[in-house]
Amino acid sequence: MPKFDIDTIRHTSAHLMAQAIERLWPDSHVQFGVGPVIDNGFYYDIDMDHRLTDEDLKKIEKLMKAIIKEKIPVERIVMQRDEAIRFFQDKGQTLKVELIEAIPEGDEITCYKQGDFIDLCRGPHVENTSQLPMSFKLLHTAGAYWRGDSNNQMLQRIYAASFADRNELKDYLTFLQEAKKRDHRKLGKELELFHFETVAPGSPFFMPKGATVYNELVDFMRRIYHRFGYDEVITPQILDSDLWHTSGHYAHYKENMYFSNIDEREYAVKPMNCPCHMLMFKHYKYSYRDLPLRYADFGRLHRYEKAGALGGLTRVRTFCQDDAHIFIDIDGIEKEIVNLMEMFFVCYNHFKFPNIKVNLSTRPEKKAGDDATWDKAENALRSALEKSGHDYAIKEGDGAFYGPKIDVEISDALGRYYQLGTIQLDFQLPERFDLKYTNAEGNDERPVVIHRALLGSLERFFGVYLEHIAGAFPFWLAPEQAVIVPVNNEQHLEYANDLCQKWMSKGFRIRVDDRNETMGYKTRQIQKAKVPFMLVIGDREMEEKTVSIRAYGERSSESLSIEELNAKFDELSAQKMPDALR
RNA sequence: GCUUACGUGGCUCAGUGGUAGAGCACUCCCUUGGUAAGGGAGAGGUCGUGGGUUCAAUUCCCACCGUAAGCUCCA
Repeated sequence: MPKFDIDTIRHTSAHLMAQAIERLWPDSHVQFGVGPVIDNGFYYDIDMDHRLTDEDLKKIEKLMKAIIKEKIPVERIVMQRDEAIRFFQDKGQTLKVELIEAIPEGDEITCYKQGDFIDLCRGPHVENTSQLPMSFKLLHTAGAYWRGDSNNQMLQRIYAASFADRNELKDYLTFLQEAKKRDHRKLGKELELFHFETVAPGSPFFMPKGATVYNELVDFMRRIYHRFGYDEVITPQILDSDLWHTSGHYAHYKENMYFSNIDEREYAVKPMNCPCHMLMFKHYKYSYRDLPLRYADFGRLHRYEKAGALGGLTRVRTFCQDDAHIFIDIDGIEKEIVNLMEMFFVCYNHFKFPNIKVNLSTRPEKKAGDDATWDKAENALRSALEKSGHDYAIKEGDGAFYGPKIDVEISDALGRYYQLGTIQLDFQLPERFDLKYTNAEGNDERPVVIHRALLGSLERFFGVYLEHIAGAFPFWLAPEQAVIVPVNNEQHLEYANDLCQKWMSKGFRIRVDDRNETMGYKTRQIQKAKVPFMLVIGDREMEEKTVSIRAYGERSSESLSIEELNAKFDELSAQKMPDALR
């Protein structure tokens, strides 16, 4: 039996699905768009009168398997352009006709035929449907614009998982389930971290436990800032529209901003901190000796995101970034980027993300500023990346119109990638705000601005990280670090409270569970809340001056003296500072 | 914004054209219990909102709001 690569299998499977759909709904004006191979499977875009339901997916799946058993040969057919257009036109496949018209003159046009089904396709395919494995599963339907253009009609898309064998499919489905269990929205509710209310779409309410973690994250960034020479500033929330005209946000970003009219002036809620920092830089006269000047800002931002774009903490309408703007002279960029890359790795390594990808995005076609400046900036970024010694990919033409950028992506415990951090060079804002500093010769010079964020938005990071750790926070971040359980409230409560007070006064987040419940019950509650430690105190512990400690996820407990436990807490608590900076 | 689906007590969910149920959580009582649910009782919902159809709607239809998946968007 010939071996086919997985893409070939997925590709033919997509045709198989189309064939099944055509057979099942012959009178539904079925026509097909594109049906490409994707990670873990394939999809096909379909236009038809019938609205596909989940039950339909099962029917299609069943028929697909039947067609595999029919052992239909798959033939490759070369057509002339006119012939192909006429053929698909006759079949009412106007979408395919559009695709053929888009094929460059002179390119060979091929179709693949399996029994009663013919599809325009570059191939390759398997030779017979019997060579396809049964290890696929139609996952869900979704809408998708024809050719990805929102002005076009919307097609029905079926997503399918497809693998070479049953085990791979099973692993993938397990992965999906695991990911579902870790969904930050689910964990957020279960662990009482945050939730949403309909009165404020896309705006999380962080409960005390969530707020504790949130604030610890901010403090963590502050500790890093302290070491890397940043100064934190606090800036207004609502500013006159004039400012947004100056910054260019009014022209480019108005649709995403919240406005209010008061005293016959138009104000906007800030969607970004940058303009405020530009004003701050402008407010005093700075010298080249003051550069680089680094303003950090945890200001709350509001952006109106389209309703359909919202999702959990990953896309919200109110959020805060670990935002900073660096004012620098163009020759200082390289050194600063090296510095920034170190900061990134210090930060991400601390959260134990297994992989970090770095992308350099260069000038786009539509850009502001002259080529000489772009050359200088891109070279500085490239050379800084070389110096910091990390692999990076180049995304040609993917930069912002105002400057090149570096994006940093991390993968989580399940191997999913997220873009968190970003470093963006900006030649535009200094122009617009007419920023100047005095150079060594005593002349005015235009600084360059670097926008940068490591975690990105705190909200998004919170969500991604929560899924990464499946809700089990490390000691330094945990909203509750330990819960003390007295075996008997009559005899052990007072001692438990004493210990608790001592640890609380050292700043630990610890409490005594003195509810009138059994130990089994409390153990279950504490484990479900993923509290790092449960401390049990009974006769034995009181007598021996020890504590019975059980770590989250452990099956058993161990006995530690109070001194040992103090040392353990201190050590774990020290992890709030990254190893590299300790 | 678009397509589809969903919206029932704090949470997870069942159910029905004749105005509702479970488990957990909550309150009280009993139980003072050595590491993942001790026992009992009780309170709590005009079934997202507004219209429509109907003798009657939480259930059917429409609109709106919200949520989810995907598309588009993310200067």
